[in-house]
Amino acid sequence: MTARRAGGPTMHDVGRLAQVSAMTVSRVLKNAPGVSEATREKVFAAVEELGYRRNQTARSLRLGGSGMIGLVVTNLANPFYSRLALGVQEVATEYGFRMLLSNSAEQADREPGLIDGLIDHQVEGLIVVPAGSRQQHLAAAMRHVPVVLAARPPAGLDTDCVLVEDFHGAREATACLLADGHSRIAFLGNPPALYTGAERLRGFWAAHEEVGIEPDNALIRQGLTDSSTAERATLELLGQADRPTALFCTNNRISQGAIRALYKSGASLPVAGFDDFDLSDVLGLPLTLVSYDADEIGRQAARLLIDRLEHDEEAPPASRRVTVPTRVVRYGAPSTDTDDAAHPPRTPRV
Amino acid sequence: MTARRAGGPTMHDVGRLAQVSAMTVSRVLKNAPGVSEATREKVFAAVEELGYRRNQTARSLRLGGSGMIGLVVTNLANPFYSRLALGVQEVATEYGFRMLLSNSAEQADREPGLIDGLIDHQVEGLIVVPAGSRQQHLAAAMRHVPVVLAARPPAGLDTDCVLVEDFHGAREATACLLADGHSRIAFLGNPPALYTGAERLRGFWAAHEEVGIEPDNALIRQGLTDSSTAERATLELLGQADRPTALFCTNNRISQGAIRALYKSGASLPVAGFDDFDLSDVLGLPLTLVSYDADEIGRQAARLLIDRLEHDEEAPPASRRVTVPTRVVRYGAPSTDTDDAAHPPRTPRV
DNA sequence: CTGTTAGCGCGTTCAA
DNA sequence: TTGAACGCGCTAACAG
Repeated sequence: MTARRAGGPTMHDVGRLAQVSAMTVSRVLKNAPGVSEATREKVFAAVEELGYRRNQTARSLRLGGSGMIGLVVTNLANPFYSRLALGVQEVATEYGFRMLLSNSAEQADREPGLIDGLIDHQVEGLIVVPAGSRQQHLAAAMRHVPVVLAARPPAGLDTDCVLVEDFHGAREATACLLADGHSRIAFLGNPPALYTGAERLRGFWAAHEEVGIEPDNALIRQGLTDSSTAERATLELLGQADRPTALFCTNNRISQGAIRALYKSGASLPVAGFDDFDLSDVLGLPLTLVSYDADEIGRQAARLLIDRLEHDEEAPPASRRVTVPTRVVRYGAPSTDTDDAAHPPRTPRV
Repeated sequence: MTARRAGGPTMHDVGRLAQVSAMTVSRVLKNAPGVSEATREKVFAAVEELGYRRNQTARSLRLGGSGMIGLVVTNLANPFYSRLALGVQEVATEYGFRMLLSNSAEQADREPGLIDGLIDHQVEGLIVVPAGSRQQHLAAAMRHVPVVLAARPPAGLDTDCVLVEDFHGAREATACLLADGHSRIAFLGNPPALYTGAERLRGFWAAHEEVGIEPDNALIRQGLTDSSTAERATLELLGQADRPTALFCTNNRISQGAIRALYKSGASLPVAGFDDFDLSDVLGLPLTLVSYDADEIGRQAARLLIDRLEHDEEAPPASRRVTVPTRVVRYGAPSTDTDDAAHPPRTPRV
């Protein structure tokens, strides 16, 4: 078994066994017209017997198209990105493409190398969630293949992208907290250099302005990168003299860090945040989450990319920007009759 | 921009610009000895100017090795598998391989097609989490490339695999509940046709036998496939006349479904289960989880596979079985306030 | 130190 | 209805 590399049967082998030329084998396998039924069957029999599989590499070389698209995400362990990847794969499969996946592990400096590698492997296009704010290497990649950005917009680049309603979602969720009577809402954000960080802060701010409140800068923490930094920041805020009465978190990991901090400190503030996550509905915390379909971001990105691939040489459409809608969902909502969560937050039991 | 397909510069183009032959370009790019420094520089300059990238497809064809390995998982949206994928990629990258990823979406009947596709793309080896119990197609795949199984053992196949301590972990977690005085523990399991399902039930049972208790068949539910079927099954159990005093769940999805059922029904039974998950530490429920490093499964699988690839033609080692250790972690226990349980255990290399 | 020849496995083009 | 020749881009083997 494991007839090794450099060993697999070729079309010639199949042809010899079926007593036809390799050319005929090729025709049979691609369902080309003009092959007699008799030879078809002989060929299929030979294919079966040898366990022959067409060599897609040779095919790609000849046809000039690898049938692969590349996806680069920053962190596959985050459900957001694994859903996105599934969305990409769903559409890719539908159009006969395979997905070559790379994970930058949040390290922006690894991204160029990953992209070069994908290009070397002849991906026909790329979908990238850029890890950093520098996108020079993406411009370089665009010399070779079309590139679609996901979750973050192009910076100084002319290309398609798929975004979520960052501003709108953040504004809406924040507005919910404000409507509940909170005026001291802490903001726990990822680095402002990231588009989503900046945009979600903008939404947070706008919601305040709309009700004539100025956010307190002492309650704003940016540059959080994961659950544990968010946890620490939350604990600090809770220890402050003039502590917040609610929290807004810009992504799922930050929300989870904040929730862990609340749990450990025994406090129970309402939390709003971007991204829904597993078990959000059973925490028994008043939660206001900006929910959206992460798969859909991947699907849309794949569609934009494949659209460019199919319209190939001709009339490249102007760069497009697609937005995936968000929706606010509330769990353990304070508005219900149940209990104390309705109004002023309780004092933490320490 | 986007110099399209069939358009990229070739080594001849680079050579022409640098006034050397394509062969010399090839040598420079592969760092072969015996090229004058002067020509090196000319070549690099030309490469730069043209934005040339070596065509890995042509290379693969010539060299007989695609530099890719294929990974097939059942559900990338499950953190267990995305971690596994990251582990595979980590090791693959280390050895200069890229990862072609397919998701069978739990549909066993799609798996053969996915595998064929990967083989067509000349992956040099496969890591598969088999979706079903039939593995005939895997035997077929092994005619072409080495195959390593992950999370589930081979059935009627002679090949490497990486498993977790399914039996041991389930037994240990169950023993914790029994030691706490529970004698009516419900079992919420995935389909027994799956290895993990059967093995974890075996562990559950063994723990009971060790303390001289016979599990009550009325408390055993198998064939649960996701969070919502688990939720329903749990609600049923809670509604029974002689209800359980604790629950054992065979994976993260099932645990989550059970927890949701408990939450909705207002009950608060201790839950034990396989797989740790996000926020398990802040649920305020007595939780006993079998934790392990999912990345490590991927890493080990990749190592086994690459080991076979490197020892290639020679002396194929007998099929190996590697086991990743588990560890029981407990949350929400009234006693402790420790916190270090946030991360899965690091496992020693085997 | 550098170039030429040949062929990896396949499919397009043209001829039979 | 079938086959032969040629080349996709690259590199091992052999010149020079």
